[in-house]
Amino acid sequence: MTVATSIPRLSLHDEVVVRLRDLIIRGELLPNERLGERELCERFEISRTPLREALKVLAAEGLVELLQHRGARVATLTRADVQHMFEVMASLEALSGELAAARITEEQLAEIDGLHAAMLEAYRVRDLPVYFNWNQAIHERIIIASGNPVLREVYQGLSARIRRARYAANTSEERWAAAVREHEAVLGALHARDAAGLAAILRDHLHKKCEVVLAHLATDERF
Amino acid sequence: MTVATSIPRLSLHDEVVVRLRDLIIRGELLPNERLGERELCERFEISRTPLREALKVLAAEGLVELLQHRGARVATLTRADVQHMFEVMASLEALSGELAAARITEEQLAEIDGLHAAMLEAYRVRDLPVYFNWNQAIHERIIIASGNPVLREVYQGLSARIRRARYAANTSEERWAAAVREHEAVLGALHARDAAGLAAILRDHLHKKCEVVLAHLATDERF
DNA sequence: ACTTCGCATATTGCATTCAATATGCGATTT
DNA sequence: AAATCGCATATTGAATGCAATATGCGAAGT
Repeated sequence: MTVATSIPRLSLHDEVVVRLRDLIIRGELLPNERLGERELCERFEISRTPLREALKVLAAEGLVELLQHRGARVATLTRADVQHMFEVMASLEALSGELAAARITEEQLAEIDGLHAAMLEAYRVRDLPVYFNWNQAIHERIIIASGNPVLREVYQGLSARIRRARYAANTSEERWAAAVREHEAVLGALHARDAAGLAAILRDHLHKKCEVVLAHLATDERF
Repeated sequence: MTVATSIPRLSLHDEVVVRLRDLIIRGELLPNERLGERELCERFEISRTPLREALKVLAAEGLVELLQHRGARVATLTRADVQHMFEVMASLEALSGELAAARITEEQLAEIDGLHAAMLEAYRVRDLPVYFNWNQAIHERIIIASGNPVLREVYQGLSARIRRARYAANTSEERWAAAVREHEAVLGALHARDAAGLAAILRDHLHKKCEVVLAHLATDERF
């Protein structure tokens, strides 16, 4: 028997997919930024083959755009894209709420309560980046509690593509307060196992978020 | 000015993605079937590089599974997978119905009427493959009429992965008749621009379809 | 006879090489 | 002087070659 000192590590191209996706989601690679193969190969210290495979995957996920003989760029979002993605995500969130309210376990509920408390603390000290992360964590836990991995997968895919836009629009103090109140309602509905109520709250939550993001975006600017 | 004798044809890997996806969706490559690189390279008369890029993309789409050093296989679906995918698709269909009822144009409505008539004719002569195709075409038109390309994209992705299972379960004469009646209701709600009604009908339609597919599937068989 | 170990083979993962296309600069022409 | 054409260069697309890992068969041992 072999002792797996380093559990069968990801293949290089998978590794690169993860690292590149992270760079894009975290905003270190900006929208519309050119992704030269040479440059990225040096950065990751790999050859072009696994890099190119990774770029194809990220293109399939919608995070990068590939242009014939002109390389890859970080994908940008138009206003319409943002609207369409929120429209779909609102439905998916509603579904996740409906399912989670019915299926969530006490352990999962307790964990979310903990995350919520942490988020409130971040709000109290007005630490937006930390607040944002707890916020995302809560929504992810609700999706997990829905017990539907396909739902999670699809939601995460859209969420990753739009994350920058969501974060960038987190500005208004009063909207922030409203979002916190909405989160209180989410927790309430979860505890009450109110499927229909939670679905409605989450759907509404995302619709409002969409408006905020669009308002923050100049008419034909692209994210 | 150049006359595009052959419109800037797709790159090789994109071509291969399309052809391979088609082979899988149409069932010519069966679930769990091994996809040897050598074999596929000869089939498509290409080298391994674009083939491997294509396999990565299809794996990202969920149509194939990649195993470390053991090549690619056509992805299989468990009962749970089928349930989860239908759960998500039911929500997406409901959303598409809601939006389409509000946004559909007269032209689009007329086109769907035509497709519906063609589908009824296929039903009359009990031509299941043709019926199935018209059926899929109608749902696609409704999604298009929803005016949300992201919704379409996500739905198509799931639809492709589950298409084999849907088709394989198309057996019962009475269920077929019921499905036709449900489609009448869909058309009715569309003409009436009844957003909530159409959403409900489509959601229910998919829930029923899910039951049929699951019933058709032995306990731990995989698609 | 059955199980296990080890080697040969085949296949995949990655690097490198060759070919095709786009971009940018300079020369030439009007 | 401005615009256009053509060539040099750089970058991407595809193919081949080399290294690493898994699979399968056979031999040896219990």
